[in-house]
Amino acid sequence: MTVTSYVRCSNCAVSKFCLPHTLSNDDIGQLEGVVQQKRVLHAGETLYHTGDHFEGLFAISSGSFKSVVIATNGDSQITEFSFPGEILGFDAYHGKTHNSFAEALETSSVCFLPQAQLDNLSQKVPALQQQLYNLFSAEIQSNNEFLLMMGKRSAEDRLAALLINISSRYSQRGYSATHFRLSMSRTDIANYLGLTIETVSRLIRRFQKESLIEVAQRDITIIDLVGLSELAGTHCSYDQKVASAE
Amino acid sequence: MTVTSYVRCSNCAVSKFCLPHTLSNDDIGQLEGVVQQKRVLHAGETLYHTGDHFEGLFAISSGSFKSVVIATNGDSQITEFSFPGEILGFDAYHGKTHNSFAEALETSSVCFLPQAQLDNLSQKVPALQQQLYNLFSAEIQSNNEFLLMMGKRSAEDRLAALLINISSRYSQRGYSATHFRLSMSRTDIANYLGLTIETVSRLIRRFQKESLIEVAQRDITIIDLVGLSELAGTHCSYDQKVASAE
DNA sequence: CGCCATCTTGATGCTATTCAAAAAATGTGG
DNA sequence: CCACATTTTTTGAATAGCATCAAGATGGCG
Repeated sequence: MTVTSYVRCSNCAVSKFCLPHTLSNDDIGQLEGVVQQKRVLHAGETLYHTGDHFEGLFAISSGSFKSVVIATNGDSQITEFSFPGEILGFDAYHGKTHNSFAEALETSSVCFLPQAQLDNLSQKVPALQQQLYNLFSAEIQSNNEFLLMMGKRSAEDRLAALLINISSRYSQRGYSATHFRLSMSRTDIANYLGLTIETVSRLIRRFQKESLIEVAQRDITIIDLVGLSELAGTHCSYDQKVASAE
Repeated sequence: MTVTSYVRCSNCAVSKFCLPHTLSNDDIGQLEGVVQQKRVLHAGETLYHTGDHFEGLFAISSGSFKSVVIATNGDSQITEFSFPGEILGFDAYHGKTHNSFAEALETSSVCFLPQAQLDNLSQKVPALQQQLYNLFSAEIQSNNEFLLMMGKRSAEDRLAALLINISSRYSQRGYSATHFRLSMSRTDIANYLGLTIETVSRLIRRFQKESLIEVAQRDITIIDLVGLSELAGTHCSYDQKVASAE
């Protein structure tokens, strides 16, 4: 765990997807006084555990994470994958206990926003308060969309939707929409989609046979973005999460 | 639609499950100045529609609601059932657009909390601000729990979990935990659980055969609360939504 | 190079869906 | 209040989709 004392949102590559997005330069300056540290985690390391008391929010500056809830019987469910600019920790905001844990999928870095100071600042900076509320409701909305998928769509639709989702999030961040490397394992994908690893493997194969994608391990090349989007169905909703956070 | 000008949280039967829960008498007095009207809806009437601009939160004072998201292809998914004391509208908090609609399942009444005034007051009353944050993260947590169920549990487990959930929410409100009338149709139950109506019907029948419950249309009597809870598995989590909102 | 974890592939079975129809409950007008 | 129409719920039979079980292949890594 590496700690860097100074964080400059204004220089950060992902600031336009992150908390500062809607803030004035002045406000960003104030926010920089709150963002305390930059922490580096390697694949498999956790940012917080289930049951941990909430201390503050984490903004992902690089890498990716999975958020996981665990049932009393030991079952686990990945509730979301998170990418640079996105915020982790809302499930326990303000004096609550995390009911999920967040684990790095690859080497990743995060900024820490201690609750007390964030609260303090958001009371003084309405745009920040607003932005926090926006992120909260965006989280609830994206959760609603996901529930729709889990309740109503087939295995095929779900995998297509995930690929389109990841593609659009990468592309928003300036990376290729059609070629990327998955940071999560097949097991993670299966868990997230409520499927088995075998089903995911077979579906990937099928997509490849149907010339929708090209696959080499975790390297994905989307060949037929339109075809895949049609399978996904709800493809437009994916842009909402980030777009709506403005 | 009936409108009553004055709302007194202090007299309200469900205030201890609602926003005022953690507030001092003084703070409740201030909140009463914000709660503008009491609106009555009949079964099938909607509180807000998908796409409506957010105007404020609704606190349910009696009856029950379903919240529904709609896919571009017309599919719909009920994301939650809501009971007296619970708050509707968080999906669009602060200048966003509802991505779901809320529909009364029976004759119900709600209090309206206009955004501007709620904001204003929550800036002055830290306990209210805190309570709002708590409700937000409780919503996210309960969503996480629900995802776990949708992703990992069988049809049988899901129905048992729903019955236990409803039972515990009724019992918290002073009603019987073992005998109640479902306000939602079989179709709603099936939609919520990501199943078909036929499957739900068959499961209800099976539960009856196994002497877990007694059913007469929408009247449910839980005979073996322990057995049903064991099927539900995650039964303890149901208390969290309300309990954690303190 | 060889071990271990991850991923793929095949055969089989079960769960829940789909299609179809009847039964029960609810609503409606005379 | 009853006969009829409509909606909701139940039940049955057949099917499909995904899971489970069981090997086997591949790639990463010491």
